[in-house]
Amino acid sequence: MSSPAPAPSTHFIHNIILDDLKSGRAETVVTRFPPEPNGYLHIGHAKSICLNFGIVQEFGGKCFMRFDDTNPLKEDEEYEQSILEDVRWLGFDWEERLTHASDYFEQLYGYAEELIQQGKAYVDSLSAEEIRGQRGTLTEPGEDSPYRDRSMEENLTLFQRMRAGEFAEGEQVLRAKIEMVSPNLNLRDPVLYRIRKVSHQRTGTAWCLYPLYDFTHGLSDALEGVTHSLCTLEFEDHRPLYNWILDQLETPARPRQYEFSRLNLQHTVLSKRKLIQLVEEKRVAGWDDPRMPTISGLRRRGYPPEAIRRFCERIGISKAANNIDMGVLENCVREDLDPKVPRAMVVLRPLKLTITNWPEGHTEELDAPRHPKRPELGRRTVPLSKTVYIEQEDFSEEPPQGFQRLVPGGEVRLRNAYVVRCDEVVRDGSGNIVELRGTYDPDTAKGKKPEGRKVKGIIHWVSASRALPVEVRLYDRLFTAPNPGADQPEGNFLQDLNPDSREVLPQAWAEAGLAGTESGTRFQFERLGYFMTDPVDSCPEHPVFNRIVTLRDSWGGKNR
RNA sequence: UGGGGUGUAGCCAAGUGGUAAGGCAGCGGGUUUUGAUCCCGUGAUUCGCAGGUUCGAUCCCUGCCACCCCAGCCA
Repeated sequence: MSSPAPAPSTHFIHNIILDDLKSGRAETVVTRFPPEPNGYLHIGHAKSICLNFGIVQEFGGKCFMRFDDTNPLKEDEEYEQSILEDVRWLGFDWEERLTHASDYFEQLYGYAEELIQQGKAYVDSLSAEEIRGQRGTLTEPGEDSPYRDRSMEENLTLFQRMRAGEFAEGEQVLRAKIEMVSPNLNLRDPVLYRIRKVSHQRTGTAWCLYPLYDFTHGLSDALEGVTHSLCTLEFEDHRPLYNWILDQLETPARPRQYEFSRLNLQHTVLSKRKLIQLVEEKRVAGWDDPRMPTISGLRRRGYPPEAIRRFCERIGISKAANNIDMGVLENCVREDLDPKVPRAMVVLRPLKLTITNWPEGHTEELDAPRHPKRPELGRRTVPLSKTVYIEQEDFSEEPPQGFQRLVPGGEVRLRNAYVVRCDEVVRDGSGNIVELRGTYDPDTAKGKKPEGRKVKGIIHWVSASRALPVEVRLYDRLFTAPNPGADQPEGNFLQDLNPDSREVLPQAWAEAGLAGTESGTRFQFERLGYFMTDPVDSCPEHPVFNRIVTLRDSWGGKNR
């Protein structure tokens, strides 16, 4: 059902796992994909999903699908469903391993008490501002809180009272007791717990204090038996804290964190903040707008999951900053779809061509393959009659050098049909070309070459009498600049929005056989690109096609 | 000017004290009823820069440069 899987790459994380397995440091591989349920997944997440789930498939291990839901203020149940749908759609299965950090709140609380008992954590009664004021800066050390040396008993009592709801939000926090002078800011007595008197999407009102990421993550990993905790580079600074916490506590397993660089894709944006801005300011039609780099956007556009996996394989895993060309992703789509999808002829911008020597009222049913290289995909018939639509851009009165299409007096083959010659250009009162009139060579059926002439060009067409009206939506990159905002005042990425990223053609003409196309069906419209019926707006009675990607075009003279 | 990272071809990315994989793009050619696909060929005297060690350095050492991340009771 899917194209041959690309060879798994041997990046540094792969090698680490291989070594750990070989040396016996780990018996199996256990990973996790840990999104916060506060937004939609995008192609950058796909890189992490493919890494975490993929590496485990290779070594026969397990991957947990774990929601990092420690901040009830920002998170919402509705995001969980979309995230699960996206991961599933990408082709991965967490089986029974769907977990939440909130599943461990009770155990986490216990670990926190343990830390207090060891004198490694204390309750701080400073305000958030005061704590910030004492944290120091990148170049100056921080100072100790006046509450840093409270007794273990007092800390324990205070922490228990925090849990009991005796304090207001922000009144107390639990902090790790590490060192305020560390050059690593994450080690300057980081906050472990804060009070939030809000209901949590899963635990309801059971808690009024919630653990922070640094305290939660490593312990959740340990509780799940995660062996390799893979995250992006910005957490590298957190690794000493990750290790510190696990070093203090007795846990069922000892996971290790490894970091890799996040994906950057040219001509789009992948930061949550910017994506939200696009949606909220209605620069796009929503999270699943086909121009969005979100999984839901790509899915709606028509990208197959196999193509996204292929892409993730192709770009590799490393620690170097990267800036990948959209063309790499697009090419993965072409590679995946080319051998799979049936061909069809659709004319986007019609120009009428009347075949003067064609018998009036006659229609011929031409036989054509659904796929040029895969006969097992079957055949189709395409009707041809006296008037056909051809693509406006396939005709030129003043052709540029190398133009291989129709010109006045010139010949071209109608794909799957006959060779035609253009005899006459018909104009309206304002001089616009409204019709072409020409003749066909009856002796050129089934690919037969015309006598003594070379016809290089082949163009697609649709018989006017049986043409099916369809809506076609052409999508292009969302931003004109490779790094949106990079060259704009204040980095305003919206300035680089591509005004032509979406073009709707309410009435294009498709070959008759496309009538009744079900939602979610993909085709290659010959010479134009890959298309899929829009999952939301298309129906068999009124097909709406999204352009997934154009065909490669080695002829420079065309718009894409 | 603290700490943590990264720098190998246009874009990704392996690699090792022994003379620079692979992919994508590009370019040239072939096949072709899609200017598609497919096939063949093609690029680094050089691995951010400068020194040093060595018979030999992209790899080890020293210094420098550039870029990214960190001062949430976000993740």
